[in-house]
Formats: sequence, C-alpha cells, structure tokens
Amino acid sequence: VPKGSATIYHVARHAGVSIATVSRVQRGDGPVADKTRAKVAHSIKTLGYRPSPNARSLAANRHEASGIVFPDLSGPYYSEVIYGFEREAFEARQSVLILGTHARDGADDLVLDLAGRVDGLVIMGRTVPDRLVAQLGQMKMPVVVLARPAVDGADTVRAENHDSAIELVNHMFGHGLGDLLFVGDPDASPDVAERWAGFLDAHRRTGRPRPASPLVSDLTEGGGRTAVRARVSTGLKGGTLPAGLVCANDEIALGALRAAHELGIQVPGQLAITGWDDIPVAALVSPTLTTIRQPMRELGSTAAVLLAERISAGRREPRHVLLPTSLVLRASCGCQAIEGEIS
Amino acid sequence: VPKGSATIYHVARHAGVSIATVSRVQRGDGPVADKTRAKVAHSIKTLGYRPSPNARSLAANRHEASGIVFPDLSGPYYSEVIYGFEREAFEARQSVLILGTHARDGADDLVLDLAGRVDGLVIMGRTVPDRLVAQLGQMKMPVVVLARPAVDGADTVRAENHDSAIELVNHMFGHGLGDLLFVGDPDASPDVAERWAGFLDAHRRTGRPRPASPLVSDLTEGGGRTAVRARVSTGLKGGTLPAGLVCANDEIALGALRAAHELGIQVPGQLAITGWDDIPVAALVSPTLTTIRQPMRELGSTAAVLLAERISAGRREPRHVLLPTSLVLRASCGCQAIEGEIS
DNA sequence: TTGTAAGCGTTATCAT
DNA sequence: ATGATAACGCTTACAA
Repeated sequence: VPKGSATIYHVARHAGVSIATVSRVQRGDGPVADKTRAKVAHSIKTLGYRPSPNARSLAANRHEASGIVFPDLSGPYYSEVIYGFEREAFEARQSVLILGTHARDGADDLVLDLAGRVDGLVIMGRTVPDRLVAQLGQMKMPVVVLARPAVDGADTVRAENHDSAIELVNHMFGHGLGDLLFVGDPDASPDVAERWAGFLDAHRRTGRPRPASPLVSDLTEGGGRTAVRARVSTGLKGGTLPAGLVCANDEIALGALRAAHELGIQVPGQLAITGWDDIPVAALVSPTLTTIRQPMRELGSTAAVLLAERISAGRREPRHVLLPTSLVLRASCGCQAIEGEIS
Repeated sequence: VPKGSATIYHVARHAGVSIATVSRVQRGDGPVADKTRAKVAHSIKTLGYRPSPNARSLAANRHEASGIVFPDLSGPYYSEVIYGFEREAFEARQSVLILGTHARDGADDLVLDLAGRVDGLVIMGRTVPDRLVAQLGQMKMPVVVLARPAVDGADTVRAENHDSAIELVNHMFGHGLGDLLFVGDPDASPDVAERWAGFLDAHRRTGRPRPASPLVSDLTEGGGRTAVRARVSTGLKGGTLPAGLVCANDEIALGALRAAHELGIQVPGQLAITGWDDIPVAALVSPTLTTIRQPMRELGSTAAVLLAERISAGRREPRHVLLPTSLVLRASCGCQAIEGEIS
C-alpha cells in the first residue's frame, strides 16, 4: 500500500492535461502530440508516478498475474516446477501468486480467492477437487492442470509415466531381478497410479505372475525409510526378500537406501533400488540412484506457456502436452556407475 | 478474471437490500438485523458471490497479500526460505506473490510493481539496491530484508554467521588442520562476507598468519567443482595443497567433494571439506558433510511474522532478528560419522 | 438497522 | 489531439 503515491490526477494537474492524456502517455497507446507526450512524460518522472495495479485491474478487467496451486513446498519436486513456472511468467511479465493448500480443507475458498487475483491458474496434482476446476472453467478462468488427468476444458501438462515404468522394469528384468516390489501409493497421486500401472503391465507383457501389491508409502524419504525398514526386517526373519524395489519417487528411494544400509543389506547386491524424478541428490548418493528423469522445470514452464496462449493469444480449445522422460542408469539397479559421480 | 461473476449489486438486488448491507453481511461487520443477515447470506450462497479482491483493495487500500523477492529459485536454499514464508503467510491468510529478479536489470521496476500489489515485502540478500529499499520505506511500505545488513527503517532477519565460522574453523584447527582455504566470494553476498570475516578472525585470534585470499566461486555446485578442480590440480603438480576447504555453502562443498573424487584425493584424509546451510543432501553424500546448520525455513517464517506485526499490529520501530545456527559434525571434516547416515 | 453516495485510481467511450 | 465522464466493484462515512 504505497501511501501518498502520486496518482494519475496529480500527474494530470502537474502537466496541465487531463487524466485521459496521462493514461495515453503512460500506456504508450492512442494518439498524443509529441510535445504533450514529452510534457507528461516529464511529469511522470518527476512525480515518480506508477499506476496502481489494482485500479488498473478493476478498470481493465485483467491482472497481469497468474497463480499456481500446489500441495506443499517441501522437497525438490514442487520447487523445480515452480522454478520453471516463475521463470516463464517472468518473461511474460506476469506477476506470480503461489498458494500451498497444505492438505487442509478450506483450501477451496483460498483457490477461489486466488482466482479473483489472476488471469490464469495452474493447478498441480490433486490439490483441488475436479468440481472446483470445472467451476473455474465456467468462470472462463484459464486453467492448466499439471500431473493430473484431464478435466473438462482445462489444459493438461504431464510427464510420460506408463511406458517409462515398463522400460525401467524391463531393464531390471534384464538384470535378472525377478521379484520386484513397488513402493508408493497409487491412490495418492495420478503420477504414481500410472507408474504402478506400467509396473503391472511390464509383468503382464512378459508373462509373469501378477506382482505383490504396492508397499504403501507417502512420497517422502521418511515414509520410504519406515515402510522399507518394516518390510525388510520382516523378510529377514523368516520371510522372503524381494530382489528389487521400484520406488514411486527418488525420495522414497533414498529412504529405502537408508533403510537398507541400516539393516546391513547390500545395494544393489542383495537388493536393487530405483527411484523416479532424478532429483539432484540422485547422482550424489552411494550407490548412485537409477531413476527416471522427469523434466520438472519444463512442466512448470510449459504450463506458463499454455496459460499465456489462453490469456494473450486467446486460444479456446484445450491442449494436452505430454513431456518425455528418460531412463537414467546408475548404480543402484545393478549397473556399473556410468557417470562421473561421486563414488 | 472471473467473467460474469456475481457482484455486490446482484446480491443486493436478489436480497432486496442495498449494497451497503450486503457489504456488512459479507464482512461480518457492522450492525445487521438477524433476519436481514440470513436473507443476504442466502443470496450470497445462491449466487455464489465472492467479493472482488481488486475492488476491495482499491476501496480499502489494502491487499491482504505480501510479496517476497529473491534472486532465483534454483537450489534448496531459497525454496526453503520461501517454504517458511508461504506457510506463515498462509496462516495469516495473506496471499503470496513471488518475484525472482534473475540477475537482470529492470528488476527495480518489477519490484515497484510488486510493491503496488502487496501490503508488505520481504527482500532477500542483495536482490535490490539499498536506494530502492529506502524508497519503499518512504512509501510506508513495510519491508523486511533477509540475509542482508540493516537498511534504514526496514526490519532484518539474519542467521548468525561470524561466530559460527569461528567455531567451525576452530574445530578444524582441533583436527590439526592448519592450512585452510576459504572457497566462495565474499563480495557476492553479505552472508558470505560475514563467514569470511569469521574465518579471518579465527586465524587472528589464534595468532596464526593471515590465510590466503578466498578461492572465488559462486554459490553453485558447478562453480565449486570448477574452482576446486583448478586449484587442486595446480597444487598437485608442484604447488602446495591446503589441508582443508571451508566452503561458503553446501553446494560449493558438494562440488569440491566431486572435484576431489575426480582427482583421486581422499576426503577427509588428504583434504577436509566443510559446507554451510545443512541442506538435506549434506547428510547423504559420502563422506557426509560437516556443515553449519542454518534455519532456512525459520528465516522465511520469521520474516512473515515481522511483516504481520507491521501490517496488522501496526508496529513502527524496526526489529532485527538474529537466528542461531549450529555446527553439525559429520565425516568430511575428519570426525567419525556420528549420525545414522548412509555410509 | 438500513440506505445513499462519495470515493478508491484506473480504462475507455464519446464528444469536441 | 484532447477532455469529460461513465464504468469497474467495493468500503465507508453520513443520513435517515
């Protein structure tokens, strides 16, 4: 709230013109005599006039801002996506509003409030119910959903999951790893659901029996560590141990790695472990983590571009973008370390 | 831009009252007869009325939003600070605007624009010139600067640097490491300058000769890796090698670690390495990284709290908060690994 | 308790 | 080329 800032009226008075003329000069729009323009420009500089974004939004009915909704900012994944989004929005001279829903209810209200402050909205994963997304669409609010199945008229940006999962699992089969356990919760996120589906299909297509149900874990290192420690210690005393763990993301995999170390299990010798995302740490741990690289920043920047197409270019038909991923072979699956990683 | 949304006029008409009454009901403020309240509330629900944040801002001269300015979103540090900030702002029901300056000029303009959209501003490090900060202060805009020396009337939040550096260096002296090299650029950030100053003082106070000038590096892993590789290879052929590297942050230290591995140098045997921040990776690499833990999230949340004090509680006198840090001993300084880390 | 009306600082439509 | 002036959707005295 810049108190006492100069308004368009101050400038008009100072330059001896009407506010309409000031507006024209300031926006570089409409016909203005060079002489007048100079005079007004000088007054603007002198008074340090800056148009109020609010008043402008109100009158012009646009905000020059866009927003992004995510569950929480912890961990590298969301940061990276927002990084890509912020950067592209910066280029488009759009302000960026962020909103973490923090798994609370009442978030719907905040999303609607956010919607009132922006020209377009990116919504990540399942942070917001479909009903709300649809409602936003009916308000003509441009929406792109990220890492989530298509919703009515909204654009979509996703990274390929199913086929990469198949490729990864086949690679592990190639290492002679027969008994694979999926670690993660397919019900928790669309991404994980697709990875699990690919995991299943890889088994089916190679004529193997249906694998065990997922070892449920949230997408954190702590979750993975706890889940894997429980499963492995059970296996150790009497039970059976899987040959490999296909973790739903890298953080789970890091937790699994730690659990294995703590229980004296050799990775990948006794237990292979893979992750997903290729967060920076994946190349730094020991053994280095085999994973699927997902273009996290591009997810964000693509979303920003799609939004810009709707807001500025006026596109109406929904677009659905699927970004490619790639299998990154490192040591934890049983391959030799093939990059110049630490240890 | 929710097109065609219900306005206060629609609700007023629907409920058969004036817009003033609708406003009163909607804000839960002022005297309204229960019967009227119920009637209006019903109309609000029915029409799905939501007040326009813009119009509200314009009329009430406040935004219910605050902003944070940072150089760039890459790496864990800024993400963590923003995490803390966003979370606390969420509690205070403030919207959050973010702005990365991306080391470009023209950022000043964007900061001023941002200032027009918020009730208060957090500015990290040297992203914005002192002159601008002062200017914002004169506009009565609440400002808190983070990881930066105090500026005129702005609040300050910093983490302790100088004394922790002394503690760290003394610890390394205790390991018998005499010849220490500081890696980082004291001119690049106030934090690094203070760490360097502490590094110098630790030498002075123990009667040692003044150490070599810093090995200049930006705050990235790539920067550290390059700088250290150059320095170490020179040392290897004829020159001399330091006994330890005191890196300005963890990412530099990770780069140093990698460079050492690549050149076949044992860490900490031939070369001790320490970092700063205690980012999550620090505990996962091999050897685990001795570092100074800095409360990154608290930096952000504290800034949000200070802002709230100014905005809501109307505080006027500047506050300066110094958050404590702690020395985290792991393996890379020569200590045994004392936590249950991987490897 | 409720309504009227004057802002808030712009944009945009008409006249002139 | 410029100036009045009506929106934009709300808050907030001030009246009634």
